[in-house]
Amino acid sequence: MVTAPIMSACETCVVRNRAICSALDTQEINALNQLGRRRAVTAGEPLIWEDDDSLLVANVIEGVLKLTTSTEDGREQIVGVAYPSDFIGRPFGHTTKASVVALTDARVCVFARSDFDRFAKEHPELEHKLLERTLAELDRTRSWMMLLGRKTAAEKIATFLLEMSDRLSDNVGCQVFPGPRPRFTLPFSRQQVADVLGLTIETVSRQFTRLKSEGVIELPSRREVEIIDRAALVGQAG
Amino acid sequence: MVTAPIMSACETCVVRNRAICSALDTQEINALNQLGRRRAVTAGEPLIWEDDDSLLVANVIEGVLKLTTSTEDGREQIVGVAYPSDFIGRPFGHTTKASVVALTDARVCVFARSDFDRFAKEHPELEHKLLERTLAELDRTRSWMMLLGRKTAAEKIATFLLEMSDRLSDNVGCQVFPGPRPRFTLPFSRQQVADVLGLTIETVSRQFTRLKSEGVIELPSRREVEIIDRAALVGQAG
DNA sequence: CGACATCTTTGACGGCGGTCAAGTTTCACA
DNA sequence: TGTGAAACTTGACCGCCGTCAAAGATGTCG
Repeated sequence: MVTAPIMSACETCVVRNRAICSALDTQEINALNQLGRRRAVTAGEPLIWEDDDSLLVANVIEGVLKLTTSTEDGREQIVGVAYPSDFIGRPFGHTTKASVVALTDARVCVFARSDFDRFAKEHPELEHKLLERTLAELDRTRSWMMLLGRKTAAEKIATFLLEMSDRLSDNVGCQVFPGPRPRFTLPFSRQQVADVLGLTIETVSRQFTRLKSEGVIELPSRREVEIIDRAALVGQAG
Repeated sequence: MVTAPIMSACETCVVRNRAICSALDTQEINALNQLGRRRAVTAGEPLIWEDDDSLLVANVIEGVLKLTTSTEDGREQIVGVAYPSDFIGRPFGHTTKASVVALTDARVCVFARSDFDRFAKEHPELEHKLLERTLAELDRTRSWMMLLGRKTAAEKIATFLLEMSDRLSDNVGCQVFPGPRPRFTLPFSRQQVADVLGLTIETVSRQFTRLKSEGVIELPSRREVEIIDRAALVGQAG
C-alpha cells in the first residue's frame, strides 16, 4: 500500500540520524523528501525482483528485509539482510541481481532510481555516506563468504546466532532483552536460516536441537532464542 | 622533442582511463600523483595483512592479486581477486579484514590511506567512481555467495572456468587466445582455485580431470586451460 | 644432467550433511 | 475451542566431497 508523502516526514524519521540522510541539512532533506515516498511492506511481500530493471532504491525505516539470489532450479541463497537505516537497491546500475523481500512487516522510504542517482550526484556528502555504507557492507559480505566456503554446519549456526544477538540488540523491532542472557526473536524461519547459511532446513533444525540439549541455548518458541552460554557459542564459531 | 619539465607517471599509465583516476583531470591527477608511489610486488608477496591497521590503498596497474580471510586454524577463503585497474584496500575504515597477496608479479600504485581519504573527500568525482566500483564489486561478491552456499563442486568448477575466460580476456598479463576455443593461463594454483571455490585441492583436481576426459576442456599444462566445449560448461554451471 | 622440493593427480575410505519420509508442534481462523 | 495447513523436528539412509596416503609430474638449482 502507498501513502502520500508527508511534508517534513524526514524531520521526525526514526532513522534520520543513522541513514545516509544524515549527510544532509534540513533544506537538502526536504528536497530529497520531495522525490521519495514512504511505503509499508508486509512480511513476505517483495519489494524488488531479481533481474528487474533497477527501478527502485530505498532506505529501511523499520523492519528487516532479505536480499536473495536464486538458481533456475529453485535453490535460494540469502546474500544480505537489511535492517533499519540500511540502504537497499542498486544506484548507478541497470539491473539488480538480487530480489528484496520483507522478512517482517517493514516500512521503507523509496525513490525512483533515476531521481536518486541525479540527486546523489549533486550531493557529494550523500554519496560519501553511501560509499562508507557500501564499503562496510562489502566487508560484512566477504566475511560471510568465509563462513559459506569454509565453515562446518555447527560453526555456521554458532556464528549466525552470535551475529543475530549483535544485530538485533538495536531497535530492529525484534524484542530483545539484553544482558548476560541475551534473548531475541529471529526474523527468520528455519528455512530462511538455512538459506542464509547454505544449509538445509533439516540440518539447521538438528543443530538448534543439539545446542539446546548441550545447554548452550534455550528455545522458548519457534522464533525465540535465548543464549545461555555465550562463551560456548564463541568457542564453536570457528 | 623536448620533454616536459614535470611529466607525471599517471599520464602514460596503462590503466589511466579505466581506474578510478579517470575521474580526474590532468591537474588533479598530478596532485594525486604526488601522494602515491609505484611499487612492484612479486608473485606470492603480501601487500596488506589481515587485521592490519588499514594503512594502504592502491590501484592495480598490472598483474593479479588475491584478497583472503583465514580462520585461526588455517583454513583460507579467497574473498576477492583484483585485476588491473581495480582498487584495493579499505578507505574510511580502521582495519582491513582481508590480506592482499600477489598471485602474479604485479605493479600497483599505492597511497597512504589517510592521504587518499583526504584527497578523495575533496574530489567528489573520484569518490563517485569509487562508489560505482564498490557497488559493482558487491554485486560480484554476492553472486559468489550463491556459488559458495548452494552450488555443487561440478557447478563451482564450471562457473569458475567461465568467469576466468571472461575476466582474463582483457589485458591482464595472462596470455589469452580468444576465439571459439578460448585458452588462457590461470593465475591460480590448484590450491588457490580450491580457496576461491570453497573446495579441497583434491576435489578441484578430480573435477578438472573429469572435464578433460569428457572433452569439455584441454589442459596443455598445469596453469593453462583451453575451453573446447563452452556450451557444456554453461550447462554444468548451474 | 641429476637430485630434490613442490605441485598435482589418483586411489581408498569415511563422515558430514543432504535427501526422503514420517511424526509432531504451532498457528491462523472458524 | 476445534480444525486444517504450515512449520518444524526426528529418524533412516546414502552420496558427495573431505581426509589420508602415495605415486606421478614439473620445475629449480647444484
